[in-house]
Parts: sequence; structure tokens; C-alpha cells
Amino acid sequence: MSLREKKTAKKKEEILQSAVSILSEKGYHGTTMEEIAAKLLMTKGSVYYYFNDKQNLLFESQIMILNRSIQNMESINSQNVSVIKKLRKAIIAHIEYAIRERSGFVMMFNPEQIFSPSQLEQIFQLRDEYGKGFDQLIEEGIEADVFRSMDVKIVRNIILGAINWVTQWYSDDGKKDETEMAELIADYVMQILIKDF
Amino acid sequence: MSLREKKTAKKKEEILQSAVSILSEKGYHGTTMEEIAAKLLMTKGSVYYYFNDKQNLLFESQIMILNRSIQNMESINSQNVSVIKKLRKAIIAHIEYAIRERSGFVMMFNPEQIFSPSQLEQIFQLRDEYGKGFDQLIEEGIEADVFRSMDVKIVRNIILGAINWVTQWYSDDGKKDETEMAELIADYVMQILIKDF
Amino acid sequence: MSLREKKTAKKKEEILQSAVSILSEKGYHGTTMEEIAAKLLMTKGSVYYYFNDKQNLLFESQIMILNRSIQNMESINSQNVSVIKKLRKAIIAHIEYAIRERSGFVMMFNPEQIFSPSQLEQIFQLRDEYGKGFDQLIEEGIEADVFRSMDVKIVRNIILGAINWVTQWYSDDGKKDETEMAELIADYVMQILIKDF
Amino acid sequence: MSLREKKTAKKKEEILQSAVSILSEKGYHGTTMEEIAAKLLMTKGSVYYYFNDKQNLLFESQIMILNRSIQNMESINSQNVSVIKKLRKAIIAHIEYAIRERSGFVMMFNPEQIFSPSQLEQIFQLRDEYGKGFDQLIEEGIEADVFRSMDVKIVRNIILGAINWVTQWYSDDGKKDETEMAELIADYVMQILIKDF
DNA sequence: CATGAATGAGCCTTCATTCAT
DNA sequence: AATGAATGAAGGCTCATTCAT
Repeated sequence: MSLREKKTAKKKEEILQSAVSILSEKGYHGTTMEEIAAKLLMTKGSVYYYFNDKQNLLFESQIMILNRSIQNMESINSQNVSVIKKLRKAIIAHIEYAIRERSGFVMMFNPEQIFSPSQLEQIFQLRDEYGKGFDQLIEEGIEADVFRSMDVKIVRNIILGAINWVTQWYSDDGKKDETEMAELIADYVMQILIKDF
Repeated sequence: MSLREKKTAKKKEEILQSAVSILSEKGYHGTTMEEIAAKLLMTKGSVYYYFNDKQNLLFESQIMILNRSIQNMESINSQNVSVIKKLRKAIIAHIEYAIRERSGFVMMFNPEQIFSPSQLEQIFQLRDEYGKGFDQLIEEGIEADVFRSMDVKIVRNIILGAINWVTQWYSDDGKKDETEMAELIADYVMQILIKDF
Repeated sequence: MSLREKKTAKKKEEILQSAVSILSEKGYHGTTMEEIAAKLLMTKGSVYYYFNDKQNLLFESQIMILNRSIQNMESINSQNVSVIKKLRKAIIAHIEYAIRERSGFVMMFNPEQIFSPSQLEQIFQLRDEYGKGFDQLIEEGIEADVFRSMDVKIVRNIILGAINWVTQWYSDDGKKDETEMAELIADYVMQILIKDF
Repeated sequence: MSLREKKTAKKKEEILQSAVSILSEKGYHGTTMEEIAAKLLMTKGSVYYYFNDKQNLLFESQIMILNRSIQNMESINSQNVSVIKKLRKAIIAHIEYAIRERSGFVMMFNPEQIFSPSQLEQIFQLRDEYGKGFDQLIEEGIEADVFRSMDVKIVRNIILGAINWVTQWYSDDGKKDETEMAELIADYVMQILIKDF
């Protein structure tokens, strides 16, 4: 990658980041190109140099988030600790990311309304890839007999729902800070899985 | 209430219902008055005869949903069965309602961006009232020693998150029908609460 | 005229009166049928029973005002006093009417934009008739050698302009009441006409 | 000011000018952004690029007219000629401007209905400033003993009314051209002031 | 690369007008 | 006679998008 290409790539990421933060607050229709640009002290015109249109910008920002989440999941999954600890870490990481960026899965509630079929396919594929990271951990736990036997897909979705929702009710004015809260939630959620003995 | 007043009230509810269904799909900015009207074979103008403006219409539709949920919660709470059964019923009712109407708490993700302070106050008050319905059941369970001791508010939000999220992944093409799925989810979620013995 | 016809005529006048007062404040486009009706505790529908459309309503209210002014002028003109006194009375009456009703000629600044050619013809004819009342007085004064010789049409318009404008700057918070002010203005304006000797 | 800024300023003035001419014909509610734009072969959207909204555009056009009138008044007032000549010039200039631009004070009959308190304050302040230009001339004349002693404010308003009204009855189909007519009117109006001897 | 300017489609909202009852 | 309801046309305003410089 040449220097110019690197610069371009960096700028693109900045824009995506700006887009993500505004999109997650205001939703697709509530977000204007003006705002995205203004947050970076750019003009609308410049943003259009890097992205063909708003829809494309939103799409790539979704992809970015999902890829980051997947990478994160992979790095956790490859760690050499117990399943329980790995799953706990994954949940906590998800919550912290969701709160910090106000985004994650929550960002796009009804992608069908916005994206083209081929874009949707990519998004669902990545969502699924991320989801499967959880599935694997759950299955690993079941095999290791530390988790109950259960319908993995359903439980995975229950967990994701519980932790995506955090952005809606957590406010940092409370006594508990982000990490503390994330740990607490993780423990509660994992009650669904863990076998008592 | 005279016949005419009844008719008006009915029409208003129809419009609110139409608004709810589109709103939950497309969000505030994605919902147009045109669509809300078209779904009822009316014209925009007619809708404006019943509601002053879009914001007001969508506010009232929020209120309607919340009131319905609260009523539902109350009727469940007054039943003469065990706490566990009551909570299970409440969860199932919530899921079924959410799936059928694609709404529930999920409907409005960032009401702060849309409603006026006095409107927000009403919404939050009702949300809280509904949430307290769950809290009561949980506390009752703890006292009856069938639920673990826990931070009620947090667990309530975890449960609500898990069951609101259902609208995002449940598709009725599967083998399980709504009720079956709702029961299954309820059972999983209640693992967080129930004491083993 | 039958009783019914009388009732209808009375209602029509009430509506015209309401229309005049709102029209003079807000102008043609700024006045809504709703407002005109509301001021009389009627509904829009009822107003349409008496007048075909807004334009027609406005037209008839113009005619009403002009006819009243003309009648007033005639009654003054037929009095058996000096020209100077008659003109003075006419000016004072005009001012008082303009202030009280905030209307008069001022009401409709650009009738060409609103009325149909045949309506315009009628309005201009009545305006002219009213104007000629002033002209006659002026001419009478010239012949009687108490007024200077002058271009009657121009001077008449100057006078009308001066006294129509009163509605724009007179506010009754001052020390002078309506009549006092009207007399004062009349005296100043008549300086244009009266021969010194 | 850079070239671009100059261009922008010029465009803004063009738009204001267009607004003034339509506004004076049709009044606030009768004037549409479409028309204002169309007169300049622009689109509505472009106009909104330069002015935030209709109200703001029309406010600024008011300000523009008032400032021009004030400047004009100042330049006349600073001339080294007799009071009578200066006042005569001021009146003639006002009439010519009013006829040419169909505006002047006449433009906005009930600004209270349209502008915000702070905007109104500015407008009234400028109106007053312009009016005081006349007052000064009148007072100067009284002191120089060429004008009668009189209530300056009232007479000033009489004069303004007389000359604002010209737009309503003057039509250039007649034999007299603008300037000729303006001079004639000025002479008549000044009869109110000038002492005979 | 960046940006100021322009555009047009779309949406919210108002309001004169109509009509069945 | 009166009115509640419905309608559609029009107007204000926003915003994604384009383009010349």
C-alpha cells in the first residue's frame, strides 16, 4: 500500500467512525451527511470523495463494526483459559464495546429496510460469524459438562439481546463503572448456562 | 360517549395502530405520514384531522403500547398462582406481543431525540411502571425463597433486553410457533432467577 | 323580506364583520376560514353555507365597508354647514372608522392580486364614488374661494393616504383619545387646502 | 472580502431584491419562496442555501430597505441647502423609491404578526431612525421660522402616510412621469408646514 | 483533494373546499 | 341550517447528491 493509499484508508476509517457514532444515536434517517462531515471538520463534498453515497457509507461502517467484533471474538477464543472464562470475557467485551460506541448489533435494527440484498447477505454472514463465536463457546462448555444441555442458537440470541439492551438503560451517573457493570451482567447472564453442582 | 365520539375514538386507535406497525419497522424518521395514512386507505389530510402532527401521533402511539403492556402486567399480577408462573406468563405475554406488533420497548430506541421533556417524562414514567411490574414479581420470588437474591433492577433489564431482542431474530418460517418459542425462551431466561435445589 | 331572509341577512353581516376584522389584521392569505368562523362560534361548514368561497366573502366584506363609507359621506355632504366643516367631519369620520375597525381602504392594498376583473370593477367604482365625495367637497371649497385652486384628484389621494396611514402609527396608550387625535390630524391635513388670508 | 465572498454577498442582495418586490405586491403570506427564486431563475433550494428560512429572508429584506432609506435621508440632510429644499428632496426621493420598488414603509403593514420580538425591535428602531430624519428637518424649519409651529411626530406621520399611499393610486399610464408627480405631491404636502407670508 | 454552490425529490403541514348526514 | 369528516393542492423546509473550480 502506497503512502497515498494509506492516507486514504485512514481518512475512510475516520469517516466510518464518525458515521458510526452518529448513526447509533440517531438511526439511518436521522443521520445527515452534513453531521458526519461536520464532526470531522470536513465538508459534505469531501465525504463524497471517499464514499459513493450515504447508504454505502452506512454499509461499510456496519461491516467495520462487525469485523472488529469478530476479531475480538477470535482473539478471546484463542486464549488458553477455561470456557467459562472465555465466554465471560466475550460478554464483557461486547458490553463494553456497546456502551463505549453505542453501536454493536443494536445499531441497525431493521437492516432489511435499508440495504440491498447483496449487502444484506454480507451483513448477515458476518453477524452469523460473530454469533457462531458464541455458539462455539457454548458448545464447548456443554461438551465439557460445565454448561447445561440446551438449544444453542436460542440461548445465544437471548444472551446477545440481554447485552445489546444495556445501552438503553445503563447510565454512567451511577455508582458502578462500565467494567464493574459488565462483569455483573455477565455473571447474571451466565446463570442460564452454568450447571450447578 | 356518543356514537360519533365512539367512531372518532375508534378511528384514532386505528391510526395509532397503523403508526405503531410502521414505526416499529422504520423508526421515527423513516416513518411517513403518507404511509401511516395509506395503510388505512386514508389520505394524509385525514390523519391530520385526528392528530396535530407527526410527533404527537407517534407520542400517543407510544403511550398506547405502554398502557396496554401495563394493563397486561396488572392482570397477570393479580392472578392467584405462584410467582414463578406469573413471571413466566408475563415474559411470554411480552414476547408474543413484541412479535405480533413488532413493538414493545424496542419501538423507540432514543426517545430523547424526538420527544419534548414533558412527553419524555410521561414515557419514562410508564416505562418505569411497566418495569416495576417485573420488579415486584422478582422481589416476591426472592422473599418466597424461590428466586436467588440479586440486584433486581439489573436483572429486570437483562430479561427485558433478552425478550425485546426476539423480534430481531425470530422468524416464523421455523418449526416452532410463536407460543412455543416464547415458552422456551421464558424457561431459559428464568434460569437466571430460579434457585436450584 | 321574510323573517327567514332577515335572519340570513343578519348572519351574513355578522360573518362579514368578523371577516373584516381579521382580514384587516392579517391580510388575505393570513386569514383562515377557520378563524373567521371561530370568532362567531361557528364552524367552517356553516360559513360556506352563506358564502360560496373565501374570495367571495372577502369581496362582499370590501363592498360592505365601501358602502358604509359612502353612506357616511353622503350624510355628511347633505348637512347644511360650511364646506370646511363638512370636509373636516368627513376626514374625522374616516379616521375614527379606520382606527375602530382597523380597516377602511387600508384593508386591501393590492386588490388586483385577489379579485376577478368584474369584482375589481365594482370595487374601483365604489372607491371612486367615495373618493368623489371628497372631490366634490374640495371643488365646492375652491368655488367658494375658501380653498386654493389645485389638482383635485391628487390632493384627494394625498388626504386619503395621510388618514389611512393613521392605523399604522396611532396607539391608544397616548394621552390623546381617538376623537381628539382625529381632529388634530384633520386640521393639519386641511392646511393643504385652506387659503390663508 | 474575497472574490467568493463578494459573489455570495451579491447573490444575497439579488435575492433580497427579488423578495422585496414580490413581498410588496403580495404581502408576507402571499409571497412564496418558489416565486422569489423563480424571479431569479433559481430553485427554492438555492435560496435556502443563502437564507435559513422565509421569515429570516423577509426580515433581512425589510432591514435592507430601511437602511437604504436611512442612508438616503442622511445624504440629503448633509447637503448645504435650505431646509425647505432638503425636505422637498427627501419627500421626492421617498416617493420615487416607493413607486420604483413598490415598497418603503408600506411593505410590511403588521410586522407584529410575523417577526420575533428581537427582530421587531430592530425594525422599529430603524423605522424610527428614518422617521427622525424627517423630524429633524421639520424642527430645523420651525426654528428657522419657515415652518409653522406644530406637533412634529404627528405631522411627520401624516406626510409619510400621504407619500406611502402613492403606490396605491399612481399609475404611469398618465401624462405625468414619476418625478413630475413626486414634485407635485411634495409641494402640496409641504403646504402643511410652510408659513405663508 | 476539497469545497462552495446548486438542485430536486420528498416530507410535514396548512387550509380552502366539499359532502354526507 | 349546521357540522364533522375527508380531501388534495400548495407551500415551507431538509437533505442526499452532483459539479465546476
